[in-house]
Amino acid sequence: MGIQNNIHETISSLTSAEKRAAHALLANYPSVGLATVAEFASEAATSAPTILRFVARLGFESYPDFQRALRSEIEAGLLSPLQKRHPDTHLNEPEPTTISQHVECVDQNMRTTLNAVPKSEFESACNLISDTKSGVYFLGGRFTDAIAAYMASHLRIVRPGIRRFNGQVSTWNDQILDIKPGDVAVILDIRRYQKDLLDVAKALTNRKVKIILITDVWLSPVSKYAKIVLPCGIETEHTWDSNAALFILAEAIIVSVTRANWNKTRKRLQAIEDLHWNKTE
Amino acid sequence: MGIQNNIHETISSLTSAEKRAAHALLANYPSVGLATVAEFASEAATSAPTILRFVARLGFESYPDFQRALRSEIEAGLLSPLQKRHPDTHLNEPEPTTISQHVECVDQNMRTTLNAVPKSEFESACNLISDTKSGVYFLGGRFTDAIAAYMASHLRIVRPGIRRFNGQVSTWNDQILDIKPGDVAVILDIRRYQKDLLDVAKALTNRKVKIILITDVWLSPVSKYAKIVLPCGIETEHTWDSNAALFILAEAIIVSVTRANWNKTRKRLQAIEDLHWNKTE
DNA sequence: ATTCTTTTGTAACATTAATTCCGAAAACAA
DNA sequence: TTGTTTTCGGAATTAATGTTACAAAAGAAT
Repeated sequence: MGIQNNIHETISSLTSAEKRAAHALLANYPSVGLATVAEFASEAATSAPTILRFVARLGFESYPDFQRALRSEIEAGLLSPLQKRHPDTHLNEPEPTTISQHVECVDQNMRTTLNAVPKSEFESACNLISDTKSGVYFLGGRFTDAIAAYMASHLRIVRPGIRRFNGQVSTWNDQILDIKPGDVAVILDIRRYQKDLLDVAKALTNRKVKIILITDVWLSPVSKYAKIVLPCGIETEHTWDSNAALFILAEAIIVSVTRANWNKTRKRLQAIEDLHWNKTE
Repeated sequence: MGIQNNIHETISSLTSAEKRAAHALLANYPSVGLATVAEFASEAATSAPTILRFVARLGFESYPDFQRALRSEIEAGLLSPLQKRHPDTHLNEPEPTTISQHVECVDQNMRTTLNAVPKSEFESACNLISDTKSGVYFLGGRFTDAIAAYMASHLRIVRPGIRRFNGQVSTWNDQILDIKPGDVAVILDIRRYQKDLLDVAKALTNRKVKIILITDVWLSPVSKYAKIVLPCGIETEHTWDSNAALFILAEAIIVSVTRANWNKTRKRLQAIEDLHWNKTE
């Protein structure tokens, strides 16, 4: 498959003007193909109809159809297969193991996340969580709830007013009643989005609660109600999505909020440490 | 420059519908931007005019103008800076942020972990957890307990006999009584090692329970009782240690165990999915 | 609650682009 | 050269897209 291959196979049966079109496209693939027919034509030093005939020969119904195909190639990352594999792992790859494969996968997702989360959004989120005047509530989905717990367990030390939605889904609505307008809710929801989370988000919005949503790049429907959306890469090659990027983002938030509340935190840290942790010896 | 940067700088001043547009574009950059306004709008769950306003905010004269800019980025090969490898992104480093710093830090720890965990140990651990003849119990420390919960929530779907130590520390000893000799316990413990975990480990060993320990590279004292030890990198430059590597290792275990039990899993997956997740609409 | 401001989508509009038609030019054969 | 076939591009047609104006809805402020 792949449009480029398609061109290579077809090119011999093309007329000379059409060949020019083919070469123009291959020359700087795929950008000219994403322009208008007229621009493509002028790039190939030919006329619009020739471009259309060319595209038809490749087997596309129409020019927009052809462009759609190009775009989906870009999405699929088929583009630049040279950059696809790391340039620096030349030879002596130490044979991929489950762990190393997963590490590479997480690496990808981390960087996707880095791209998808605007700095300003991240900072706004941290500011909201840092503000000790409002309470902060944590809630996650089936799998992401563990990450909510992780965040809460740290931030509890950093500042007061940290709460979690816990227990049965059916009790969530009761718990909402404790939340005051102006408070902050951090919701985690990745695909196979959970309807109950959406319902809670709606209810929270009605109570004027500011929602920070941590989700995947396709955005949970909760984003509709969220004041801040932090999208993460989660894709893998197998059954389970990876929540590692969410976890890492969560840690980054913890770091940032800790910095913001540092003066208050250090005392608490000391106190809680002495109190709670029992030394090994 | 670069349009993505442009978006990151502008996004904070956008209205919520416009933000959705921004996120939709960042989500799979740049392909949606190359589609028609209408398609872009539907992807961002908004209307065409919002897209146009969004594009205008980015400083483009018109939508075609905006698309031209995207195309010239593709030509310039600026595309996929996300897939770029870190060591060689010398030029145009986009200034380190809290997130990017943390990502680099986690990257380090991941690779440390990769070196520290012997392939054979990892596989043995997975084999133990895969064996449905014995129950598997999960227990973590103050912060790592969330990871224990994360593992359990997945593995519960993969196989029966998954349990967690839950609730108060004081009740743990009671819970040990339920565990049969030959069962498996996965314990997570990183520095500021917890004495109570050590106590549990000792008790478990007395009951002939096989312990899999996930810890840091300095090894929790629980390692004395553990059959298998999986050490992870956790170091950071600030207050908190990072548990990301543990999380990733946990995910790798989940993947591996899922593969081993795949035939049994797929049915359970389907069943539970239908039952538990309530569809969005 | 009421007003004002801001945001957002609907619908009409204007513009641009894709497509088709057809004749001219080129290529080839006799 | 002449007739025939194929290729190609100009120009009109049609379809689609981008754009704008305006009104409804949402939200903030009083």
